Amino acid sequence: MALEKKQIADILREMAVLMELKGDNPFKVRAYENASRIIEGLSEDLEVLVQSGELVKIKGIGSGIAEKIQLLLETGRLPEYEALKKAIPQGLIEMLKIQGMGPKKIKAVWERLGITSVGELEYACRENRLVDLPGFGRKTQEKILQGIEMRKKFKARHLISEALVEAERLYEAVKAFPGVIRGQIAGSLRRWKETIKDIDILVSARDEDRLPIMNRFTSLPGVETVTAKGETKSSVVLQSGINADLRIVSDAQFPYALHHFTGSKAHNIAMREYAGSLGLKMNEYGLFRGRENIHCRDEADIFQALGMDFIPPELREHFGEIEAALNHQIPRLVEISDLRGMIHVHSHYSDGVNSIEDLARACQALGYEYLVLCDHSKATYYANGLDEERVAQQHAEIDALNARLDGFRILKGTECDILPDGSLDYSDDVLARFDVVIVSIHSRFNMTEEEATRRIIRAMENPYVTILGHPTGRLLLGRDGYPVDLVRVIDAAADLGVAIELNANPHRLDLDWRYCKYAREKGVKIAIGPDAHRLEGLADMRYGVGIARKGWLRKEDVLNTVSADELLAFARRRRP
DNA sequence: GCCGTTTTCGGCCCGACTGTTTTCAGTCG
Repeated sequence: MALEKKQIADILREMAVLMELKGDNPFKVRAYENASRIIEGLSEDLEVLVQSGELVKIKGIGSGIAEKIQLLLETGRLPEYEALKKAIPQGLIEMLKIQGMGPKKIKAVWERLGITSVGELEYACRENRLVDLPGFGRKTQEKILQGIEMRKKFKARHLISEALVEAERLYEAVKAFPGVIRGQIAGSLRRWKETIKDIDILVSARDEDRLPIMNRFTSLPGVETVTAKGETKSSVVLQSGINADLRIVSDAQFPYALHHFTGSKAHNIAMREYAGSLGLKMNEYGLFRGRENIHCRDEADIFQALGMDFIPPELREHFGEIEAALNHQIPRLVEISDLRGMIHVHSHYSDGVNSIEDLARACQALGYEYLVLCDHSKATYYANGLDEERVAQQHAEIDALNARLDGFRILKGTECDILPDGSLDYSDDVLARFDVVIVSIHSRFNMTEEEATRRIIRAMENPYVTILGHPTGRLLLGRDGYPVDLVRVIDAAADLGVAIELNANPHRLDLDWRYCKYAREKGVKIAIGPDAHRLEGLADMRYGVGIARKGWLRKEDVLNTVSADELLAFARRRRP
């Protein structure tokens, strides 16, 4: 069984970590990190790239790593990787996650004290054995102990939905502090990463206002502990367990700092490299030609000074955005106001809590023109899935509601189960009664990749299918999805004219943004849907739009930017 | 390990902060 792209990317990343711990050349480490990121974001089939010799032509992948990838693809094994794993104890990797423990310090405790796990490290700190190591001291030991405590107490990452709510609450408070000139939420939240490590807030202020602002920030309600406090940067841990940083710069520095603290790190490195090629130097304080700072009022000015289009924060992952910006090929990304229909909502007919009418009126109030109601099919008995009789009841209710509703339409949809063999939970004559058919997997997750892929493709071949729902079934920070060859699934969707859902529920965000660009290139329409089970769930559309933007999607790539009639025509196109 | 219209060798982003040091290494973002 050939290794998946994701597995190869994981191996390369793990090798980078192991080499770092071993003390290898840091630039070699970076080369592996880069390669891992590139492979992960690759839309083309790896085996095809290897066979055609195209792999080494990708910037960042040279002959060395290409050979290793080929070996992994052909044999599933890599001697260098196995040797590294043998040489470096697994516990050392865990230690990297402790604040203050980097590769050098880990190497020191390992080689000089024989420590190979976090547990041993904690014990050694309590026994006061770290203080005598060169480069260590009493404070370092204390800080490590604190870091271990923090890791026990808090999760390492958070869903974007949890972090964004906290960040917006904090930012609203900070913005109102006296002396704050302008500000923004930066970091991975501004880039709409699907999971977040900490909250970054940046504001500008005059020098004399900095300290009072920091004092107010560190004493805000919801702050559990203050972990650092200075004039330019303070860090706190919130009661929710999320870390939050506030940084203050002068107003003239704000644009450069905003770009810097928005990241990603890989994007920043690439930007600076490009600036360097123009003879310029870039940092969080300015864009310099020699000693002269090129004046920029906002981020857009910075990109312009480098001869680039503005790069929306969502795209700043070093996935081709710099080249696109230089060639003026940055797409106009989809916006939530482009959406006209709400697709994939559950009512109290299955496992939702609200009536169809309440859902419809809520959608209308949010500015949508139509709702595609998609309750579960009969196989999901635990979710009170609808049998044929209740489908008929529901359709009668929808007809009655549509007669009453003014300027709004409810379309008859279903989230029909894909059964283990790839057949569907309703017969074709029942499916024909629906306007829109989403098909999803909710059972038998432990399949091989080949089985899962075939199961999904077989389901999509049914001519009544409109949309493939949450294509991997993953729950972020919860469980991995079933293993699916998404490239094959997207290719099949393109051939068959089936759309793919971008499930906007913040626990799912599935299709992953890394595959959206490929789907777009293949001409596959993406349906952004909240998978809502209550009224509040309708607001999750913002996460779906954020991830769609991160996946380079434009208005014309998103299925529910069309009218209800156009959506009906889209669904009918495939039907006999 | 990767890269290259100056280069196939010698570079590889940049700065703040911390703590351990008497000038700097390590970590972090």
